[in-house]
Amino acid sequence: MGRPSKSLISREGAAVAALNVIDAQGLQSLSLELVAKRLGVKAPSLYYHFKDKNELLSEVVLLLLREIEPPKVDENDWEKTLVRLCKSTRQSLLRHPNAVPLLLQFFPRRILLGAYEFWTSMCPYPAEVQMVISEGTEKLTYGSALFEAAAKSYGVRAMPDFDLEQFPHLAEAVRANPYDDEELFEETIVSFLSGFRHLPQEPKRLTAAEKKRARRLGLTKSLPPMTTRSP
Amino acid sequence: MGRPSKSLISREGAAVAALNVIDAQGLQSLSLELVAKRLGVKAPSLYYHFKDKNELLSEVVLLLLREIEPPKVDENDWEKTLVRLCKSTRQSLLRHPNAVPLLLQFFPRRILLGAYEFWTSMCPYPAEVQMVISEGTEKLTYGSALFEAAAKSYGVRAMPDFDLEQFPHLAEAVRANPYDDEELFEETIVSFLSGFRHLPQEPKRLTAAEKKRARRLGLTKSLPPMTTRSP
DNA sequence: ACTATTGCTTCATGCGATTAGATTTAAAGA
DNA sequence: TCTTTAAATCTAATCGCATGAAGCAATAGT
Repeated sequence: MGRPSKSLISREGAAVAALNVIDAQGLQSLSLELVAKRLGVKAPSLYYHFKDKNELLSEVVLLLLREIEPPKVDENDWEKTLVRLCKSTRQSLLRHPNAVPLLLQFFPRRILLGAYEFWTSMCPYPAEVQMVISEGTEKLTYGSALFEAAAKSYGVRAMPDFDLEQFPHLAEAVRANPYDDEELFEETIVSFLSGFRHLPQEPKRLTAAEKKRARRLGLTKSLPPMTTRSP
Repeated sequence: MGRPSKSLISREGAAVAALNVIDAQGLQSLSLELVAKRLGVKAPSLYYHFKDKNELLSEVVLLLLREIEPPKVDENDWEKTLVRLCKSTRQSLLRHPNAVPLLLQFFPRRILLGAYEFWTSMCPYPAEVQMVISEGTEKLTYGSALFEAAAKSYGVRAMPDFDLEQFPHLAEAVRANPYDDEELFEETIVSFLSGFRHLPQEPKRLTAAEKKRARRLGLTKSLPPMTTRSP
């Protein structure tokens, strides 16, 4: 059985199959054989479409990011909109806890440039702190998603049981904590952003192009690299 | 060659060897064979001391955490001391960028209970927000370390080159950013913590036991699990 | 129809985790 | 001291899996 009448494998189809395997069996169990099986194909065939396993995995990461629902944009409340995005991002990622660790290795910053552009264009604070804000929200969001996903995926609890007498202050902090996981995350983001409110603000307006960009979250389909990458 | 006069393998020795391999060759190249070679031993021998490769890796993570230098404790400035810890943690982790991803899978929260206890005992803010503070600083610190380590390890740049005309606001934010990587990180932590300053504060004092705990960062050698773990 | 190309298959290789069983010798007991 | 037991390592063997090489049928372009 040589060439099929209709192509059986596509990059995206393979990525979807891989993600399904990862969701069902976990990252460690992911093998090209399992992916191929889902596609009704033999494993080595995947090498016609991908250089190696990593290339398939980086496609999976793109799937993950594309699944993030763009937040409703409130033009008059930059902060609220950003908080929505962070929550949405975290929630989307947590739908595929087994796949989340891939983000670290294959994080496609280039694809997110449009998103960064959108958020800096909307940010009412001075340019000097915009990278701080960007860095902070990004690390809080992906950090939270990474750790919670790991907890789900590897069955580690976020906070293990412990001896209340041995750690009294910690016990009190846990007892007094009014938030569930998601609320706790939201509070960290809100608290972080509130740390900038004392700075001078300069309200910004969206251009038509920027509004459009907001819809797709600034997720560029694909951008050719600016410079040749070193091998 | 059966039983040697002096045991050739120890858990810690193997972990050190593994970390050396990881530093030198990267996580993907780490094989039990390479670890064994460093110890002057054959690979299967490691199974006498470890259930499997993962058990060795979790020992490596303990090494990583133990390398973190405890910050100088300023009893009168909780915030400054915490910032010191965060910076020290990030710096220590970045000395082994190839190993940092292991943190996600093998994060030993139980070992850190003492540290959490110390910080909550010192925290001047109301108990209701202590978990928010803990969560935020932890995610910022480990999030930053994880991503920067990944950047070093996989050769991805933190912010890729991009077309300045296509992303003008982002370009301006990058241009106006006065901080290098470490300063940027410090700013995120400081900004986050400053978001709590409006809350009522109640200065706390260290007991003798707590001071001692501060010295070793609250890193408990090992704690027996409270409850039997599910297999 | 003729040929080059495409898209998949089969076959083959080698590495690396892990298991089982053998081996040697230190340590403990009589 | 002699025997027995258990510790610590080795050798040999298996198996899954990523990947490479070469083959073969269907299709597109001539």
